Amino acid sequence: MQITSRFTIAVHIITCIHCFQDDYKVTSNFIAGSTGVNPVIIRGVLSQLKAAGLIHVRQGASGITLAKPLEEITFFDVYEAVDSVKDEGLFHFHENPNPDCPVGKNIHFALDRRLAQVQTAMEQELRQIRLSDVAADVQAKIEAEKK
Amino acid sequence: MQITSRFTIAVHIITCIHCFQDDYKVTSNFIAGSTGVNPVIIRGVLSQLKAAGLIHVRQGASGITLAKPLEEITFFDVYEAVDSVKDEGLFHFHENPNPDCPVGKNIHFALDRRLAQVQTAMEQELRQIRLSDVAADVQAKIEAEKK
DNA sequence: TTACTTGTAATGTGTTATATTACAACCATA
DNA sequence: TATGGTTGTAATATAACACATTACAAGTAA
Repeated sequence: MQITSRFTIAVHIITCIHCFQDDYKVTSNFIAGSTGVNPVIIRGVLSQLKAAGLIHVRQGASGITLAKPLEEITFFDVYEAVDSVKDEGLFHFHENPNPDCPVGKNIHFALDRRLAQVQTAMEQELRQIRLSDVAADVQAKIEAEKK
Repeated sequence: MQITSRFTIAVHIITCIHCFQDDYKVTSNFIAGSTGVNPVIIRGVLSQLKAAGLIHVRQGASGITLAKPLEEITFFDVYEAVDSVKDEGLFHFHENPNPDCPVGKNIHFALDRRLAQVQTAMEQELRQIRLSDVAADVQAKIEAEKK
């Protein structure tokens, strides 16, 4: 089971805003064109990124902009904004272990801590990666192709 | 989006086999009772665990047993056996970034490496945890309750 | 006022996880 | 060897979910 494409879409969106906000009016349709994703989906992700304080969007007014410098946005910020499993946890536990079985009764106790440990390791790695890293790579590639 | 319950089911199964293989004939129905999961699903997971060389199952013959000491089975072994994203990767990438857009054209190049890095961090943590750790906790709880 | 944009509800479609029924293949033992 | 129990698996149902799409209200800027 994979992590939703909303995450890569969101990273793509932020990179787009960064690269184009000075030269174009960045709109949901513009982004839909770059990502190949339906504009309504894009607007949904934009709302989540806005709620997380990462971008500025205003109803009616075109021109989406960044709310923070790229160096201050990590993969974790984006992940948390669009694909968070805060309520549920990364791992889906089978719902009905048998409380009358010694193993079924105690399996949650034995597992929960360790599942959380794995989730934390993943989230820590997400925190290491900044959106500025991604944008730098994209722009380096663009420059390289100009020649 | 979460990791399938097949993973926690599989860990539960292995713990069950370990705890009960000396005293009971462990069957798919027995495990279904402990996990609260349908026997057919259990048999599917059992097949995957068998294919991964973690357990012994023989058609017709009851009595499922472990193929390795618990100390030599990690969360990663189980994860790989039942819920692997080997072909796809942990992150689902949006399918149609626009090759005519400078960002759309290069977003894969800029992201793939980092997504793999996050996936690797998670898998490394899975490798740190042994099934014997889980079984020890379960059995300690059982002992504690006897008193 | 007009043209454009965001926000969002409603609906459709395809995919996937799990449950369930049914049955063939197989094994162990009386 | 006949029988009862077990695994393997196909077929089907159901629910949840991701994403696409249409439609339109609400808002903005010229």
